[in-house]
Amino acid sequence: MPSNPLEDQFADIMAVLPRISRLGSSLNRGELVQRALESSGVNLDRPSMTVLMSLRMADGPLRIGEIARRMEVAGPHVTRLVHELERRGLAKRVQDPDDKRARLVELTPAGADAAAGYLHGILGWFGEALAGWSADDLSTLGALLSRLIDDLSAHAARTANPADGR
Amino acid sequence: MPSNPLEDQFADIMAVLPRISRLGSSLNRGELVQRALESSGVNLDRPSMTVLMSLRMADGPLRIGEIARRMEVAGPHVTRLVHELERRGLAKRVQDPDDKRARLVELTPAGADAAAGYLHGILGWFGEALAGWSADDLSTLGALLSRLIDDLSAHAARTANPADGR
DNA sequence: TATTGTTATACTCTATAACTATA
DNA sequence: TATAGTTATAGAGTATAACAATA
Repeated sequence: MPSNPLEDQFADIMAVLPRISRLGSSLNRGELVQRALESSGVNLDRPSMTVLMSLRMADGPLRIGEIARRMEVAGPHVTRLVHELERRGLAKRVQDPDDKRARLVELTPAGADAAAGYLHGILGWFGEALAGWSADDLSTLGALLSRLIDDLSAHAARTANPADGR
Repeated sequence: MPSNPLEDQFADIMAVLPRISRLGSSLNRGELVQRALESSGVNLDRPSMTVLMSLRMADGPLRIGEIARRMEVAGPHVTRLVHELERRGLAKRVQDPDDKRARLVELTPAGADAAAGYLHGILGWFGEALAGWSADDLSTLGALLSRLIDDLSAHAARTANPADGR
């Protein structure tokens, strides 16, 4: 009795989808991140730490707009986060020599320390959780996830509403 | 020059982690869900649709607390969502015959239609996006994700702060 | 005329505390 | 004494609109 042909046809997708959604939620607002924040030694909220990590992962200073693009949030949000980070001595803004409208944001030594502590907390926890994984399985998962993200992004671009500027 | 031994050691994890986090965010607040919500035919916000989907995926009516557990949110949040769904004729609450404190929530026909429309939108979009995937690759990804989630949950339980009731 | 960033404001989603009714 | 749900309140996180400065 195939009462739900759509679900039958996409059973594999139906199985994967809620898992990713739930895993993403857990990673974004779970207790793990809370503890990693504490192990950073500074009392930062999550989005502020995400700014620090964006800078940590980048090759050099980033513009406000570039941070917003990498975090996938709106610009004004980053403006306020960076101001607060600057007030606390974790980041600093300098003029972009090539464009006087823009500012470049970079980590201070204290900011780099906080990012390192956070990263240490996250990676240590994951290293323990995934101690039983082979390098092969990890890289297979990484490759499939990358492909998934690429395909979803590409399809999102194809089906984007042209009325949006995005 | 191994300036970041921690990152070197967990390079695989470092590669997977931000991807999942970003993918989760995209799935939870992205444009895709917005369009799927529109294709449901009702004008619902995301968490309300998540309640409908929880009921759709369940075998039968669910208690408020069970919906909250599946959504991984606090109880009062679900109370309000369900009240609004009931007001709009998409769900209804009935007394649990076994426990007069509890209420069972179930979909109305209109609610089932809305959930079906939403699911159709989501699955159709994903089916197109992942048209190039073999069944093998999809099931491998599903299996690795399941294992990942299980291992993360287990380690979270081991490292949970005993002061929390959770 | 378009783009970078800022300021001010408003919205979405979720949590916590205090309470009621039943177990 | 503990549990299911409710009501009221508060918080985190993000978006949108309007603007200034520079390109």
